[in-house]
Amino acid sequence: MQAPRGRPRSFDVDAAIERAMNVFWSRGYHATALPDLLRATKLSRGSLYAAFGDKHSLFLRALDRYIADALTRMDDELDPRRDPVDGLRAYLAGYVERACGANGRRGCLLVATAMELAGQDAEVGRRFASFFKTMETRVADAFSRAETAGRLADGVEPSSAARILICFLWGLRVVAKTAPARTTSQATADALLARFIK
Amino acid sequence: MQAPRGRPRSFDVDAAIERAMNVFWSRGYHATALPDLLRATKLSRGSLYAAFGDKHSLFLRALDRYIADALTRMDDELDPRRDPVDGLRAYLAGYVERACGANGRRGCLLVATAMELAGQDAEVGRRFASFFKTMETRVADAFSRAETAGRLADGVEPSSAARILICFLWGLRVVAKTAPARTTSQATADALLARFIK
DNA sequence: CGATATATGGACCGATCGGTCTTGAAAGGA
DNA sequence: TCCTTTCAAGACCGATCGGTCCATATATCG
Repeated sequence: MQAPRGRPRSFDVDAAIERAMNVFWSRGYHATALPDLLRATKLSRGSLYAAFGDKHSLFLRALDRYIADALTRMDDELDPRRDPVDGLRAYLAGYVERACGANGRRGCLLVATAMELAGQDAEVGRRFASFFKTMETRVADAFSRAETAGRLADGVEPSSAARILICFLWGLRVVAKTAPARTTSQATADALLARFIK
Repeated sequence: MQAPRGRPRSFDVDAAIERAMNVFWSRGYHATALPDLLRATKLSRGSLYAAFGDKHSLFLRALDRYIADALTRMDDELDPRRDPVDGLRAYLAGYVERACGANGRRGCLLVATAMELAGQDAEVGRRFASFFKTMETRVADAFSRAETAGRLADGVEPSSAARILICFLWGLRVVAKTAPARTTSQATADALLARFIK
């Protein structure tokens, strides 16, 4: 792998994707126009199209970035080497943090994209389904470990509890659009977990 | 109130709103173009603008219709004269029905609109917040009645249970985009309710 | 120094956007 | 019959859409 011959790329591709991600995140796919992306990435039209192909491809890159960030957080919080209950608590706390006040108002790129495009756009649908499945197995694993540690309340089945928790978390992201108080969301999340953990 | 002088209106306004609602429901606000609405309502451009003003106004009428339908269902299922636990079960069953297979894929106009517009469009934000509040008080009422009937599990607080259930239900509408099996969604909903009811 | 490759900025493209307006037919009341 | 109103069909509007292209400057190579 030797250096290419001409002038080297002078902008940071990852940074551009992140800036684009923030625009899509705030406005949604259809409502984001090219000038918005150019302003945010500080790229010229030519450079953006040369680097990313078209709006849809750039969007997928941005979505993948968002998903990767979410997976990283999840793998950290639900790390098998951590105490599973602590992990679940940390996982919930992250969602609460993102689901109140201004953070909440901003919404969730994944939920917004799922509602806006998942039905019509196969690439998006595939990504959403895949992330959902990963999330389900990770949370179910955590509940399983909690069960073997004897921390689950009577009659709680790990995979069922995981499905419930996941629906709850997606729902938090929807409710977040009303910018609820942090204490309310936190108390609600705590109350739910308390029905599963002893 | 005497009859107007000219040719009477020859199309059904409510039916047109309903058809428009279905288009917005399937495609979202921004992705719905005028020709889509004209085809669905079978109206000419002139008639549509004369009757509804503009796209945004028509959208709000459609959204209001969607909300009214949801409120009607809710008032029926959570009717105070019904057994509260039966009511909650029926309420959940309705969501399960709408959150699986093709019904699920179609999504929820309210959730989609909240994610797409609630942050930027005050009219939409107001409607969403209002519906959310109504939903919360109605479900909390049902849990309260269940409590006085001695049907709540130990340590369950009605208003907290209501907030949990509502997040769960919004989340169901998101997860529904992966078109899950009906039995799965039903079992999950049953399992959640089982944590609250004895 | 050339050759090569990437950058910018903006002109330019056809298509489509939401919205207005005109025309002429049709359907009611006076 | 005449007046009024509504209808459908579609021409038309300026603005904006996503996307291409070009001229020019610049940076790094052999």
